[in-house]
Amino acid sequence: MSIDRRSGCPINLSLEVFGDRWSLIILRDMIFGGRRHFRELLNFSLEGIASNILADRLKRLMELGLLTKADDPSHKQKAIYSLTEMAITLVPIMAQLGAWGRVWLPVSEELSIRAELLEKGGPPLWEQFMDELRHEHLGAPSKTPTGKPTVRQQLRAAYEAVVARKAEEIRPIKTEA
Amino acid sequence: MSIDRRSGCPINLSLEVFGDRWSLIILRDMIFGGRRHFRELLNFSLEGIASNILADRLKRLMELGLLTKADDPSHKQKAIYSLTEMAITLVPIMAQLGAWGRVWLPVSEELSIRAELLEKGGPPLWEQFMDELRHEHLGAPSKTPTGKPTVRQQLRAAYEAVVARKAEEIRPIKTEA
DNA sequence: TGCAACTGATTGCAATTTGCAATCAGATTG
DNA sequence: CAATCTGATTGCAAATTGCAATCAGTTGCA
Repeated sequence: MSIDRRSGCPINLSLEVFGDRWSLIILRDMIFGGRRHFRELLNFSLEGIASNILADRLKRLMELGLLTKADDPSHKQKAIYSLTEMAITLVPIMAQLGAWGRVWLPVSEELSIRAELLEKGGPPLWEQFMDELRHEHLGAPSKTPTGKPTVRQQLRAAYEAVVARKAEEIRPIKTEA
Repeated sequence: MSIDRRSGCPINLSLEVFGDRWSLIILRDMIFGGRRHFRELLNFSLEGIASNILADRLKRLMELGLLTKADDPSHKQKAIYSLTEMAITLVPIMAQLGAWGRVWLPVSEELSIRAELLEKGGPPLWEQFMDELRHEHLGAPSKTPTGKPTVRQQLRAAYEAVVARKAEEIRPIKTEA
C-alpha cells in the first residue's frame, strides 16, 4: 500500500493515494462525520472497517501527508487525528463522487441527502465547508460569520429530517384516534 | 471485485465501482486517449496493465453498466468498447481528480498539462467534451459546431506543445553554428 | 498454400493484500 | 484493585494481484 509511481499522470497518482476501498472512507468520516479518534472511526464506521486496516490506513495517510496526529490532553493514550490542507481540498472530489453515485448507484435516501445538499450548494458551499474544516483542523481563523449555520450542521439537519420523515411514513399515526 | 453494498452511501458505492487501481485508469484511457480496443488499452497503457486484469476489468465495467461491447466489422475477433452515459458523466470527477493530483502529487509536466487545461476550461469545457464523447460512443448528434477544435484535439495539442518545448530545452541548438 | 502476426482473452502460480478474531499493554475509571 | 477504554498488533485463512505462458480463431502476406 505504498505509492508505486507507475506513471506521472495526475489521475493515476491520485488513484495511488486513495484508489483502495478504505482510505477515502476514512477521510469521508473525518470530513463529514467529524471523527477525530481511532475509536470513533472504528465503532461508528458504517462499512465496518477492521481495526488493523484502520491502523494501517491512518499510518499511510499520515505518511502521504493527508493527516496529522497529536496527543489528546484528556487521555495519555488518546490521539487526535487532523486533516491537512491536502485532505481538506478533497471536498470537491467528495462532492462530485457523491453527486455521481446519487445518480447512478442504488444509494439510500437518508445517506444521499447530504450529497444532494452539497451538490445543490455548489462550489460556494464547498468553499464554506473547507473554511470550516481549516478552522477545526488547522486552527485557521474562521471566515464564516458567527450565527450562520455551519455546513456540517446543515448536513446533519438534512439527514435527520429525512430520517424523521421516513419514520413517520412507516408509522403514520402514532397515537390512537 | 463485485459490488458489496457495504452501505448505501453514495461515496462508498462510487468507491465500490472504481475504488481499485485499474478501473478508472481504463476509463481514463478510453475517455482521454480515445482507446476502443483491447490491444490499444493493453499496449499503450502507461501503467502497464496485465492482460488478465484488463480482461477482468472490462468485463466488470460492462456488468456495472459503464461500458458496452460491439463487434468490429473490420475483424471478426475484434471488439469495440464504448462508453455509456454513466461513464461519460465521470468527466467532472476525472477533472477534479486531475486538478487535485496536479497540486499535491509529483506529476510529470507533460501528463499534467491536460489536467490543467481541463481545470482552466471548467464545467463548460467538460460539457463540450462529454457532448463529443456522446457523439463518438453513443452516436448522439454533436452539438459542437464543426470547425471548432474538439476538446480531445485541444488536449492533444497542449500535450504535444509541452513535449516539443521540453525537447527544445534539452537540446536548445539543434544544428551547429 | 503456408506461416507468422494479431485478435481477445484464459490459465497456472507465487506473492501480496485483505478482513476477521483474538490479544496486547498502558491509562483511566469506579 | 478490577473493569473498562485507549490505539493498536498478531495469527491466520481467504481473496486478490500481477507476471508469464498459453490458447484458438483470424488475418495479412509471400
